[in-house]
Amino acid sequence: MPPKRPSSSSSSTTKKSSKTGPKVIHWYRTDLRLHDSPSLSHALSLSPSALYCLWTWDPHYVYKTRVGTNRWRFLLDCQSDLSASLHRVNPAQKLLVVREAPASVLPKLCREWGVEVVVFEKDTDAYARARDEEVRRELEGMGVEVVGVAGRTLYDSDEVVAANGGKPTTTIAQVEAAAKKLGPVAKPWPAPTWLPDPGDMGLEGVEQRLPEASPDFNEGVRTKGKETSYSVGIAGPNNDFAVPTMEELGLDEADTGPHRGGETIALEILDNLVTNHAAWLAAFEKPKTAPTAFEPQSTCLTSPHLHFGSLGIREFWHRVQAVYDRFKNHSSPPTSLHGQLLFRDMYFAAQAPLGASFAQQNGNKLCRFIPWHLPSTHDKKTGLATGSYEIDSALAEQHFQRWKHGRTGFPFVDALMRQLRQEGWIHHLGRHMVACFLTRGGCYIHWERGAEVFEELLIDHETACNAGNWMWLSCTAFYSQFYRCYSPVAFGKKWDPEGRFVRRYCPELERLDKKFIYEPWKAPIKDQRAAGVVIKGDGSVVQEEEEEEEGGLNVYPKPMFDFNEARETCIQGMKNAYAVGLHGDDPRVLDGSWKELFPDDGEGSTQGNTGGRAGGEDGQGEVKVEGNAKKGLKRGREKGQGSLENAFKKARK
DNA sequence: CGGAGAGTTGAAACC
DNA sequence: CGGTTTCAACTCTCC
Repeated sequence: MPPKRPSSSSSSTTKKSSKTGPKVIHWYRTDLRLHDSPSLSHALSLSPSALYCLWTWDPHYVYKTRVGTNRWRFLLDCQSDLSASLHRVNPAQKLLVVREAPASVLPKLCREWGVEVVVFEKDTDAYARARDEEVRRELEGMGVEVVGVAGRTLYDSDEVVAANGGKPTTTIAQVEAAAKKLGPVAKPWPAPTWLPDPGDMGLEGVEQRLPEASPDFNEGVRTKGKETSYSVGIAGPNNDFAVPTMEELGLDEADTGPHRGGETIALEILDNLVTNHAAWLAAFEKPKTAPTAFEPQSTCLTSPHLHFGSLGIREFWHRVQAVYDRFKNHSSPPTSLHGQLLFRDMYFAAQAPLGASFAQQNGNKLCRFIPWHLPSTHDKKTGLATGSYEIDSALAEQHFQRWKHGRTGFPFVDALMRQLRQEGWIHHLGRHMVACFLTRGGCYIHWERGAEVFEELLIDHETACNAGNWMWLSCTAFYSQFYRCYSPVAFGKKWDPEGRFVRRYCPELERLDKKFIYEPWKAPIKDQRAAGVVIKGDGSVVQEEEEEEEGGLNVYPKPMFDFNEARETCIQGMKNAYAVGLHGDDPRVLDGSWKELFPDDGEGSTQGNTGGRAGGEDGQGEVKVEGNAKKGLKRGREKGQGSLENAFKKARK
């Protein structure tokens, strides 16, 4: 049953247009779908005499954004599916992929084809906003009308901010209050049953401007060969505007496990949820879903579809609402499914007024300053992170590489990080676990390092949600109860006492008794041997090569630190940094003079022992704990070790 | 102003 | 075993 279109917009999705309307480009970006598309509906309401469904293959995305193999696969699947759907509605239609930067190619195409209006879905991402402003300037300068239509979120993020007193939203209560002012979530727009033909698609007068490929942020994932998606020409190798292939991107085929792209699949997932799992959906409470579940997983797996726009957010909301209408005892925000969607809107409306500073600490007024290890380096002029970072501690760098590659020696952390790398997705609470571990609850490493790894590897990566959640988990914004800390042992055990999840993603531990599955270093040697594994080493390449020499035994690394010691050190550091009370936009953060406020130059108490825990209560002497942990994590300007990245890369081959 | 209570989603002890 | 309390303690809002 197709949902009703909102009464506020004029009806045209089912009517043939007059031949007299304008030629229109619907510029696709974060909305790879036909259903629930306010921007496409708007484009059609103009009664276009010709409609071009266009994707600009943007070099910024190809070269300057971290995109892992899995996310590329998902994107190409979404594009192919959309193209097929357009073609089904009108055989003359398809998704036209044009291989050039939008600000340079859109004016040329509008001139060549006589396009008078360009319509697109609004975006809050900093790059997208700058790009759209540039496009708007160029096009309006030549008399082309440019229309941005909100549609990516439940509410227009700018309107949410306005309803929140002009401030970024930082609590779900603020979002709910803003939503109350803005009225109910709009009904989803129906998929069009008719599309006009595109007009002339000749490119005779269009010369392709080849992009600057270097530096290529994704060089490391192009393991198949050279990237050729631009050199094959502006409309692709067959001059037919085809969706690029993995091969053109230099990528190996990806196995994204249960996650497949495309509007068709997204709507199937949604149909299945509301028809076959309605009672479950109505009772859904996020904190009661297991991060250790796989086959089947414990949540909806819809987040990648929301990222690429293959699932409409209003469609999702109202289909869930229809289930709530049938099950009166349904759950409520923040834990309910609707609650999850509201959190998404919260992050977008937190990002919207902050721009680029939202995704980093520097210059970010929402973000608390913590003297983390491995801080980003910044462009002196813009203050923006450059993508590289300072190795202030060789040990912290080793911790980071071990975390990133799932070799920390804590099986639950490693299983999650390996699932992330293999499938491009982990459960929300699993993300909590590994994020807390990397930052305030273990390694004291900058949340931006973790956010970059997620940016590359997550299929559903969304800058607003990713940066927002990393600040949340690192207790630098949105959340501040840093003494609530996830344990890599207890948290996994609570959900999966048998350790099935760990066995699946850390197969070298498969036969270990459940007594030791979360703490394999505690297993006696004879139990290790009986399970075909030996716990040794620091997880680096040397250990993997030794594997051969272990007489058929698998090698799994020792834990990289005593978790309780690391946790205590971190909490002391957080207490101190909170007491100092700087935020990312503080001049002392920007000019480096913050160092004077942290006399011991690192984590741990700098206010004497006034903030310390009462010793003895947990059976561990405070002085000893802090002293030992500090020895390892002492902040200094160690140089020379360089990145362990290459060693880990070799190890995986 | 001050205290109470809430805040997406902790762990461990205790019933 | 499952629910509740305690642990030690953050910020913000509300009265």
